[in-house]
Amino acid sequence: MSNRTILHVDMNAFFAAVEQAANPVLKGKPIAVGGGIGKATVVAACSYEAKALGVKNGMSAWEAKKLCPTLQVVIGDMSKYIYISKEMVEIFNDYTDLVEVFSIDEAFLDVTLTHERFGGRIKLAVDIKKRIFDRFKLTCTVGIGPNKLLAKLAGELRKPDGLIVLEHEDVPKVFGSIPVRELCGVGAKLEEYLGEMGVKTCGDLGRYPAWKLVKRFGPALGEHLHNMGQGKDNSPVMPCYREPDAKSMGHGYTLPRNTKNWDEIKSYLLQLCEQTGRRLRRHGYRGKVLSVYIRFGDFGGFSRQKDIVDFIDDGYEIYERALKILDEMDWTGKSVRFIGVSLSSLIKDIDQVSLIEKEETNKKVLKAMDEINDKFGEATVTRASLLKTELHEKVGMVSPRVYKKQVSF
DNA sequence: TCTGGGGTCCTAGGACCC
DNA sequence: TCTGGGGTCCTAGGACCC
Repeated sequence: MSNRTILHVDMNAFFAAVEQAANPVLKGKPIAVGGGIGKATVVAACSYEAKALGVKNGMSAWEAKKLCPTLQVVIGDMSKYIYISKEMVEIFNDYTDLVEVFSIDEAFLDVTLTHERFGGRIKLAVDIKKRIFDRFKLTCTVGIGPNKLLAKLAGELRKPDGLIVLEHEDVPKVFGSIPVRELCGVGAKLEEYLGEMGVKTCGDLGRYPAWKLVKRFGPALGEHLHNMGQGKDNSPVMPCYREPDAKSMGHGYTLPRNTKNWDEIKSYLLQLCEQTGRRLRRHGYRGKVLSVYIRFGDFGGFSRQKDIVDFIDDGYEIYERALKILDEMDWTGKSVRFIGVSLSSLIKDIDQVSLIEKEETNKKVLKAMDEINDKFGEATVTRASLLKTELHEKVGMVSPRVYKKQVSF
């Protein structure tokens, strides 16, 4: 684990930059990329020009607009971003096969064994930046370090369009000026708690007694925080082909308006269950622990989970079980804002019979496609998956996991 | 401040068993 | 009957990530 060379590549204002590259009119202007039409659109990404005016990712569109009246809100196109992201991963793969797709616009590369071949780590990083820029007119920041933690932190120090190395030796110098919030794993709450303990910077964290952290946050988190404060991290770069199987799968939906109407609630629930079932089947999973989430208009809510003994992937079956769970609950008079369903304790189906069937069907389809194309010309018929990448039309904060599934197959 | 959807991991408390 | 301690499993909820 010692002396690794890790790169963290982070696309700058990714969605916004893609839009600006595609449309010259938007260049140099404050823009925000959102999804959906009408109600509560959130800013999924904003350009640096917008950032300079106080716009932040996650803001609601109208809030951002109020802050910055000249802001142009662009409706994002997920399939475009996914396409570019996949192409970038292809570029990364030229330098190492240890590429971890961390999210749609971030990746870790372990180039320990390969960077010499490309003239060293700096040259390699410059090369990647250049290829991405030449191809897409997009800039990225590359952080280089002995582990993922320092590589990612390094990148945070030089945005946009940066290239920076952070070594273990730099930790005492640099950590004093990096707020703990920058650490991956320290969110709003932890920042607050740590602040109360007088820990504001990574440097503070590094000096804080480990046992106190363990006492306050428990063994796992306490230990982890301590290690981060020291700049230590031995987690491996995890390429998708080595990734563990999914642990849970589900869907949730915020209703367009709060409702007490039971029929309406049930119909949303059914849709969510069907969606979940379809996704389970598509990935060959079945699950046996069912969770249902309800959030009320007043932000309260509850979750219930149940071990349902047999493994299921049928949407309607999920629905019936979910209904049963809800029936056992008493929440009279509350109006519902959010409904969620999820299955965990998943097993992967290795159903040989259906695999063979699929293969046979596939062959037939391919044969038919070939015949049609022979007759009427190339690409008269093609796979639907080539026409349109399926993913929710809405542009949101895209789940790295969901996205990763798209990239890896 | 709670705008939104998909996940993961962790913890505390309770039940249960020996 | 609560006397003691340890282990495991389950559940609900919180925090975090992008």
